[in-house]
Amino acid sequence: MSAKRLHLITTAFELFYQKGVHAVGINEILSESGVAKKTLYHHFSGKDELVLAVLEYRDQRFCHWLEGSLDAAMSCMDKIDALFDALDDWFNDRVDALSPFHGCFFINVSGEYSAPDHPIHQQCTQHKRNVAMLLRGQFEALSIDASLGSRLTDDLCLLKEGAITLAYVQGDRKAALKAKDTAKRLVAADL
Amino acid sequence: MSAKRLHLITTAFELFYQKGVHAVGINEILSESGVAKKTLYHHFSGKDELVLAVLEYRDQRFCHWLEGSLDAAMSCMDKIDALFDALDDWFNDRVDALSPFHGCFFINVSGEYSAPDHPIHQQCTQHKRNVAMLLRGQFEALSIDASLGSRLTDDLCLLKEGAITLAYVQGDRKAALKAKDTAKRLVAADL
DNA sequence: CTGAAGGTAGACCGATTTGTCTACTTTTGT
DNA sequence: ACAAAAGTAGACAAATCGGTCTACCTTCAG
Repeated sequence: MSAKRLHLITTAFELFYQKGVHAVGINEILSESGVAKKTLYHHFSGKDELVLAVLEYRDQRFCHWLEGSLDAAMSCMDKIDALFDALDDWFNDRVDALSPFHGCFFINVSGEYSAPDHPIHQQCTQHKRNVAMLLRGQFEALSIDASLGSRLTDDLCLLKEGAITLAYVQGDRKAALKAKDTAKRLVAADL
Repeated sequence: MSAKRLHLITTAFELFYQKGVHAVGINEILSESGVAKKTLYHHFSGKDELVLAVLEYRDQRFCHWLEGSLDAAMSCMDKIDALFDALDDWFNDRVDALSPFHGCFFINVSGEYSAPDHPIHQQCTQHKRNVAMLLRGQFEALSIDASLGSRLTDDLCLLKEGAITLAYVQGDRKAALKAKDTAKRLVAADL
């Protein structure tokens, strides 16, 4: 991966995440990154391809961070604690690797590309699937009953998405901790 | 309210909801609605003010529909059923008053105006507060214990936002029914 | 040494952006 | 009846949009 290419992606991500994809022009990305226009169009066929590359970059960063936050937890309850504590860190800008919180990048981008068959929307869908699979894998590693692991994953995904929206749209910085409480009451019945 | 003004708002809403705010130009709204440009700028000082009016319009429509969906339910469990059945109708385009489902308009718009102090973002925040208050009022009308009603409202809002995101970004049309199941397991412990 | 690949600066293109303006017509309340 | 308000069509402006292109420079492997 060329250094310029990566620099374009990281610069574009910061701008897209802060202002939205359609609100950021190619020229703004270029002047901010100091890269020449020809170079951008050398690496990407157009803006859409750049957006796709940015989504992939964010997906990898996010999943890597999340996995690192969950790996140490060795019980079901510990995983739940770790998940919502990680979200709490994210919402309150205590995670350097994720940039200041402006909601979920993939939810935001989806809102600008609503057609479900658009490649950009599909890449957002894929990210959510990746996160769900990551969570599912965490429970599998604990040798938890498969059907319980599935239900747990579904429930936690639901609560996670809810917490993200409350944190971002409502501006509720404690959303992750509230969701943790809800999750614990929920699994208390299950376990 | 002038007929032209209302026509501009409804046309703008459909376009914004489908394509996103920044992706829709003033000219597109004008040609789609058949209204003259001077008329638009007679009613609104600029695009932002139109966006605010559209948000207000959608908030009223949405809350009116939701309230109508919940009023008949006369028990706590019935309210929960009614809420997620209503969401299921929305996600699967069985609600004429709401236009075909493209996620939550307020979440989508928030993604394009991330600064929390921007009037447009604040209006999105206000909508979420309105919905929460509406739900809270539904439980108050049942003379349910205040602290229980509060917790129930918080939990349901969390699950509702999660369901909306799963339905939209993941394309999971059954998200509302899954969330209903989760909600029932959650309150089974509480009640 | 040489040539290909990657990069630079920026002029340029047509289309589109929000917003202003003139000149005129229709609607409406008193 | 009449004046004010609301509406019309559309030219126009300055800025910006995504994208193309020329001409040149730098880096580095064979």
